[in-house]
Amino acid sequence: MRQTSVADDVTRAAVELFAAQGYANTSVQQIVEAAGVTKGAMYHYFESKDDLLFGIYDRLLAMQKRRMDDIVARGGAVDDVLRAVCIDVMETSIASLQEGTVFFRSAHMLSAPRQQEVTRRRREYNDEFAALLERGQSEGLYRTDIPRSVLIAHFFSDTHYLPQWYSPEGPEDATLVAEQLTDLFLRSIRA
Amino acid sequence: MRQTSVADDVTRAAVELFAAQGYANTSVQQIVEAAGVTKGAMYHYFESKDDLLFGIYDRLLAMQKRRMDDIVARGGAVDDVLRAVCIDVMETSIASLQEGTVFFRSAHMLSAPRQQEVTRRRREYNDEFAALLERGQSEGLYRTDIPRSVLIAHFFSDTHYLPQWYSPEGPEDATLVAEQLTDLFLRSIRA
DNA sequence: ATCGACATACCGCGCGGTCGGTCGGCCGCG
DNA sequence: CGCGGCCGACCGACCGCGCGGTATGTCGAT
Repeated sequence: MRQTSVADDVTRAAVELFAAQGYANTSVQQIVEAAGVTKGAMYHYFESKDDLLFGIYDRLLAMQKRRMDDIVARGGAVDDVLRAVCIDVMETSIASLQEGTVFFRSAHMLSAPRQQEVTRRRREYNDEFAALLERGQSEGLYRTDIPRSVLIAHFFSDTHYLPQWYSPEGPEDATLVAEQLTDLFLRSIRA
Repeated sequence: MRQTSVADDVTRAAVELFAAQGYANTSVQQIVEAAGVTKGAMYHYFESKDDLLFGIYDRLLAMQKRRMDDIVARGGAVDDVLRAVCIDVMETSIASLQEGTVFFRSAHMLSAPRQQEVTRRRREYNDEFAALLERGQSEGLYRTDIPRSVLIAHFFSDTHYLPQWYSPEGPEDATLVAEQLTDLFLRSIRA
């Protein structure tokens, strides 16, 4: 029993179609047909196609932020916290492959103000991660001979690339891959 | 003195515009205006907008393949060859930031047969890299406790992500960053 | 005379978005 | 309890625009 299944159904269909054929190649007509609703119903809940796309970004960003906040709030040794954060973001990236595909491919299709909003929230997320790294560096755990921005980019590159190669049907287990990628990252930044 | 500057001018303008606003958001009209030619001239050299996009892929793929072939052909110790390959692909990725942006963002806008062609050639490239890794593993240089496909994905993730964060106007030197990213990768895969 | 290299006006299509209308349920009132 | 009216949820035919692509013409070189 959903409150309004229409908005959810439409969003789900949109994620699938955007991931499969791209935002620009997907017509609103296709989306509403896939969701089993009409155009009128969709435009009752969303202001525009752009609005629909932004909703996908909003949900993903909110979830990731919340998860990182939770882990950091639990506290503990920097090394443990960082490891937990890395594994978690890898796992959730794997769990949201379609959303990830849309996220990294269609950002430039958003209206300018919404692009800025997305950028702003991604920067927040980035800064929280950077702070963690910095703490580790000041404790002498992580190397300082490479700019922190490069270390951060090196990490996020893996989460970005996941939708491009990881297949749920493939042989690799999600949790295992998350641990392996985290291990590769942490080993490379150790002092 | 170019043979036909028109095709080159159009391609250059297309790369810039596609990178800045995306393939779907860029009209043929915009491209020809930016290139200082007319639509008729463009359609004299290109069959379609899709053709134009594929040209970008074709050039980039051909260049990367050739460069890797050259380095591998020069021979030497596996470790040196792999390091040289990594640094070179990082450097050329930085030198082709705009092409890279288009490459990773607009693949799904190509017609189906051309997508397959791109996939095929990327796989060739991938396999050549994998062979190098495998040689290193059989010599005991690189770890084998993580699937090779994960190691490869971990490497290519950096080249994919570069257009998203690296700025030529930024403080980081291109060659230096290429070396740093290569160093991070090689350290993480060492046995 | 021929032909390649363009120029330009034009076309049809498919898109995102709209708008007048329908319908069911619920609330106040007598 | 019945009834009028109102409102939110939804329908679907329709619109205008901008797009990719084309057809016909021009012109200079060979």
